[in-house]
Amino acid sequence: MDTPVAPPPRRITIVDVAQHAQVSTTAVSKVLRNAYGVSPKMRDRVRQAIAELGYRPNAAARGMRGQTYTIGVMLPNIRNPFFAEILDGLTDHLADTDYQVLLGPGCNGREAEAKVTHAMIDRSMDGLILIAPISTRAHLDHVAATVPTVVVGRHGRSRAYDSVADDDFAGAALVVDHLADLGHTRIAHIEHHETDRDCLAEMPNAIRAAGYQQAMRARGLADEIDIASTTYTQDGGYLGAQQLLARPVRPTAIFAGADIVAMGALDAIAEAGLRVPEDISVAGYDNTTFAAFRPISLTSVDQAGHQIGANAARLLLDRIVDRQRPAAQVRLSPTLVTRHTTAPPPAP
Amino acid sequence: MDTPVAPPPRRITIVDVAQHAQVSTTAVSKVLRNAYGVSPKMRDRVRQAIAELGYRPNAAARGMRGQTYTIGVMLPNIRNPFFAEILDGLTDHLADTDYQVLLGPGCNGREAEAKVTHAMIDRSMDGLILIAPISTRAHLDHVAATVPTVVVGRHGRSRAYDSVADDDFAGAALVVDHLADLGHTRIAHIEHHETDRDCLAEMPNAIRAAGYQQAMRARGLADEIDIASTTYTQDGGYLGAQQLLARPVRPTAIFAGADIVAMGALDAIAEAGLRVPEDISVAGYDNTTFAAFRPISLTSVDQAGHQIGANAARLLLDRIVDRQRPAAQVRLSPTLVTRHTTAPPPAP
DNA sequence: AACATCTTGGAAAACGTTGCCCACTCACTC
DNA sequence: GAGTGAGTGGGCAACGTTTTCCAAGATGTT
Repeated sequence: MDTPVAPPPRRITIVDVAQHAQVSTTAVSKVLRNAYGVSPKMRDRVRQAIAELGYRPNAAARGMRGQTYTIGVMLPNIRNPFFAEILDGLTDHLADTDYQVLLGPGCNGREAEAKVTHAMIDRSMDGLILIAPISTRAHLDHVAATVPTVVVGRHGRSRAYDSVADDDFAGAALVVDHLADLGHTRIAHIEHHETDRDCLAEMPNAIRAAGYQQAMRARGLADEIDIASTTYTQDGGYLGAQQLLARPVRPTAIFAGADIVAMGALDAIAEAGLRVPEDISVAGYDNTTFAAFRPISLTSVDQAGHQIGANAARLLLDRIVDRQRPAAQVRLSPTLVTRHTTAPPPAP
Repeated sequence: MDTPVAPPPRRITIVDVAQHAQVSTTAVSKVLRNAYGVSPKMRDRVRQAIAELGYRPNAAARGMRGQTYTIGVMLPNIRNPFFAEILDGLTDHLADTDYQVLLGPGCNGREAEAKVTHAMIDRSMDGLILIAPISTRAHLDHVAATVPTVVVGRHGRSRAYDSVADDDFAGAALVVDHLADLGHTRIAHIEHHETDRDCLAEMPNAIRAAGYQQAMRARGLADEIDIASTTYTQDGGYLGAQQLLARPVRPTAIFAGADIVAMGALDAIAEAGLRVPEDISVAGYDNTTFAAFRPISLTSVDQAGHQIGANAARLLLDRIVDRQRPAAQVRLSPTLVTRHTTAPPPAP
């Protein structure tokens, strides 16, 4: 009976490299970090030793003194494909650097968010990117005071962290204008009900709802403003649409605050025996992957997630270099992707 | 001009706790790790000091000597909602432990997988869960020799790592039997073409294709076996369906090896002017979130991702405790979810 | 030739935690 | 009363890097 697993061989350390290259560990460290004060000859020698031994720096040990070359990304919901776009933008932008991105999953709710952010700080990460956090401002400021931080998808400016977001106000107007141009007047909206006063003005859902109202007024449709307050979930869309369809005068178009909400709305509409888009138009927000699937073909607002991610990465790298730099806010303009769930309203 | 950011206060360390509690750092460390040799009195005193100071252990420093309490999960494609199910199973199972899950994103291709696995090893993670890796067996064995590892969604047994997978062979049979029961005989399959001989027998896609053929033979439909070899992508589904629809005798049902493949197939079918399921039935695999959306309503094989994740977590924790334990293989049975894309074939 | 400055390389001290080992106390036994 | 052994608590040396110095040599300047 031999043991099935061989004892793992001791890992190559910087000392091994230094011995092999006949130099000091300081010299090796300098080469690793591209630090000042190494001759080209020395650099080559060390590089070769590193390659020959297959040396890889121990990140934990690095973290004790310097950087860990790790960037933590907090993702509230791994299922939303829009977040995947952001992540692609991030990783593309960081691919050529020495930084490694690690994701903290399953952050639904404030407690979970706090757990993940703390875990990332405990692991001495060099920077954090928080995507659509719902934590309090106080918590965000506290995190940002501890480690360089970029907040994505949340409005409101802080002196402690940079932020990148889509212009949700303009995005909502894109939808309203598109529907109004098609001839709709009874355009309703399903929003995510914001319970927390603290976040009220900062969350995208609130901004979208405000943008919807403002755009309706701008089109002279102030009297037609009609909002169902539920949640940004499939269920929320289902319930919201049910509410709206029960109105004395039914809306001819529904602007769902998110694509997943639109999916629920489509359910309720089909159950009510109505056709999309002949009887009623539906538009979403996020332009998630499934919105493009042919059987769905959902008109939606595209947030240029890739660019959002790239900007977040850029800002974070900047801030890691200079923590005193004044905070920046980046707003990106969304675009409308029209597909087959929106059409002129039915003749009266 | 005041500086906008206050200098981050020095972090509380184990030394601070020890001083505050009037004990040694060793004692604090023992309490932290629930190690043997601390009296209840001592434990309470230390716990209180920890709470009063808001101390949190530095994971990097821990990694130098002991564990990092971090588990790395490699996810090849964050967009596949099936992986999200696995992740939920994982995190649920690990929620009550001290372990934190961190995800390595963007691992499409062998190089990227190697980069991520190395990055996780460099960060002294206590264990790794690799989901549907496409790396060579040699690489997997090497990783598993270095750190406790569980491989998910890949068949083939190793002595170095545990594995958890769906029984893809049985899953394929579920689809074939369902379609055959409906009266179909010309049941075609779109597979992911396996280029790598090394992985041929281990990858789910290959097993599904084999299962399809075996099930067809079992139903006496050996002569009707018809496979389009493309890739597990939307494009692959589109191209595969185009090939199949161009056959002299058209199939009446298409078993797509993955839901996303089915999406592409639906595109091609609609373009050919055919209706689903009246003219042709379509089934997928994975039961991804969008399969359930009403406009899609795709018949699909459900893999019990939650259980897969929970099992992977359990096996990993076991292995962290005992690295010499013989490797285990877990196979879970899939189930079929019938929806509206499958129906009896059209009358001849 | 004397002096200042820059460049290059290394020695040694952190960083925060854990693991090993030893010392002490206290009860119990011979 | 000496010996035994379990139960507690602490001292100290790792762990693998980076950082801060300092020294020696090379180069330039008067």
